[in-house]
Amino acid sequence: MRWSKALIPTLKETPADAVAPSHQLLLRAGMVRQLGAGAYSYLPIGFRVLHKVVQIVREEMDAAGALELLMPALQPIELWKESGRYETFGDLLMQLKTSSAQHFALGPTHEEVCTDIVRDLIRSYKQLPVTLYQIQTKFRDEPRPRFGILRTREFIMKDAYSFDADIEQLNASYDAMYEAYCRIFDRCGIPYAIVEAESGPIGGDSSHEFMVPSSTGEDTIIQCPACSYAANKERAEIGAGTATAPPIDPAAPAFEAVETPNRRTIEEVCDFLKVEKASSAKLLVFLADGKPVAVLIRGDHEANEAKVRRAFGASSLTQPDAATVEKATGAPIGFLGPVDLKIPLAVDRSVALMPSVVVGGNKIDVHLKGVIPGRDFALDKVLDLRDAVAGDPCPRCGEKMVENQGIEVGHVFKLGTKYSKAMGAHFLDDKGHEIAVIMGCYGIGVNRIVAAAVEAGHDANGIIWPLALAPYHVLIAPLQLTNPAVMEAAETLETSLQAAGYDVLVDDRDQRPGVKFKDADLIGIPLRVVISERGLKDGTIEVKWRTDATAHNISAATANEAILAELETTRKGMETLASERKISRSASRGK
RNA sequence: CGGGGCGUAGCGCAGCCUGGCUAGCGCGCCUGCCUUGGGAGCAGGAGGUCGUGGGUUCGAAUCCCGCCGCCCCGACCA
Repeated sequence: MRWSKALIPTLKETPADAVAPSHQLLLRAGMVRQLGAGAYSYLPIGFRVLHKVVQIVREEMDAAGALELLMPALQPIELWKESGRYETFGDLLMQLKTSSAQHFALGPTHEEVCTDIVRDLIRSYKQLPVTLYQIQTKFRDEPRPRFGILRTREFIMKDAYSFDADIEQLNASYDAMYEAYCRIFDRCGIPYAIVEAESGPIGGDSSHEFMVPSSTGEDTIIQCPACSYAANKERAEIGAGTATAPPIDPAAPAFEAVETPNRRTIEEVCDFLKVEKASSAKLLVFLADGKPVAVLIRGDHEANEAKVRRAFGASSLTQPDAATVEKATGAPIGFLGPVDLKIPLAVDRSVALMPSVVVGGNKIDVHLKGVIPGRDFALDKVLDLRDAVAGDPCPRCGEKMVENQGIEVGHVFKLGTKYSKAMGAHFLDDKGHEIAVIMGCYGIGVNRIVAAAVEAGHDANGIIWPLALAPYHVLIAPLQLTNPAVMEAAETLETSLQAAGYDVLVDDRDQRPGVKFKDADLIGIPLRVVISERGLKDGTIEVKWRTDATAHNISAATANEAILAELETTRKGMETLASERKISRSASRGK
């Protein structure tokens, strides 16, 4: 491709609206343009990157035995009512009505459609297992699109659905997708961490997220620096630690009730009573399967609803309204406490370790000071009930864990029979019994990989694409367009690299060298080859990798072969890395 | 949805507070000269419903009200 014939509208200045590095650089490099909030056009070279991601995803999904199909984005709303997600998806579901008043949703994901296909077409265990996938535009009415192409209302997702006859088959399908995802991100050349994610009622290790570490990431991941434990904040368990509850001092005075007029939040109460937030505790009331229950969490901690739900063995956990809370506890929200509480109570471990604590008095405008856990309220049910934070002990090895931000680029999930039961997707087993098919779902955010690659690969001058995702592998920059020797050398090199299967961009613009160098760095082409009068006079051509600080000269006479050799070395290096990781993964599974 | 900010040429901005001549500047774009290894220089030029609707006024980019859009923080994100 000749730059003069391409559409690469690079920008010298950063558009004011862009804040995230990936957003700024993709705009400046002429890869994307914004149409509206959460809606972006991919300009030619941005689209080339997107397409490279799609290609890698497709190859690895095919290699994993998944079957590609294409389902409609336009879906009858009845399907969503059938699965029950018309309610649970809520406002996030993009809806529209046709002129004849038919009600549709624009698919945010395709469990329903895919299950519908399978309930019609799969009748026998002999047809299982099967994994179907598609690469398609999804729609979500995001309340707040942000960070350029990182969170948009319309985005491209690879979504796959596995259908299995039993748990063993499900586990095999899941493992195959997990492995395929590792291959995909390895081949894309982006850094990633695999973390345990909240898995819903199935529990266990049935959900993993693939995260690209980045300060612009919207997800928080908790990692152990010592062992391999990693989980997102919603999921992360907290180790029991070695600390034990202090013995109760028999001489300790009874707790004291204090007036705290209109102080409702932890912040207000602690300010008023001049105590640290970590010396207070908050009582939160939930409805576990409809019944009121309470948890006591340290003032500076956050309750984790999944942990609370499991603590009470409930399948659903909701937040009650203010009136229900008052009826259950006898006090308005803001003054709740564990002393003389009438509903079931679970206490977070960190509260149980406190020698004394400030809590609500279960009476309006009253808090209690000097309340002693185990004396003034029971410690029958002490559990891990809160979100993990940096410094908490690892559940595996006890080491202090750290917190990092990440961009979720992939998610694998064992669904079980949620959709197959709701929608009647059954098959007959070898004994003639009708059984609900067991499902898994697996998503990859294609646009997000592009954004994450830029977040992970850029410097002050612009984007640094991994070779596998770059819109062009090589940029050839002839500096003197009127010099026939320069142009001939550029064309010869272009032809030979293209013949070897590389994508080549020739900057044939009549621009000063500085302009070409700045643009080359900005759009992030991995290998830059400069051909100039000066160099040719010395018999050399200049080669510079985007990742290197400096260029090196090679002999013009053997430039084609030498450049091809450098490209091959880099490409093979990435392949070797990917296969080494694959080997180490299968080795660690064998353990 | 709550809080904050912004909307003037393709991009970045000034002008607005304190209303008044033809709405400016830099980058980019077009023409010419010149220059050619890290976003050159000179000269000439094109390009604007000042987001939008209303109001106040002799007069509105500027003041007032409504609406729309965009960005950031938060809430939300099976």
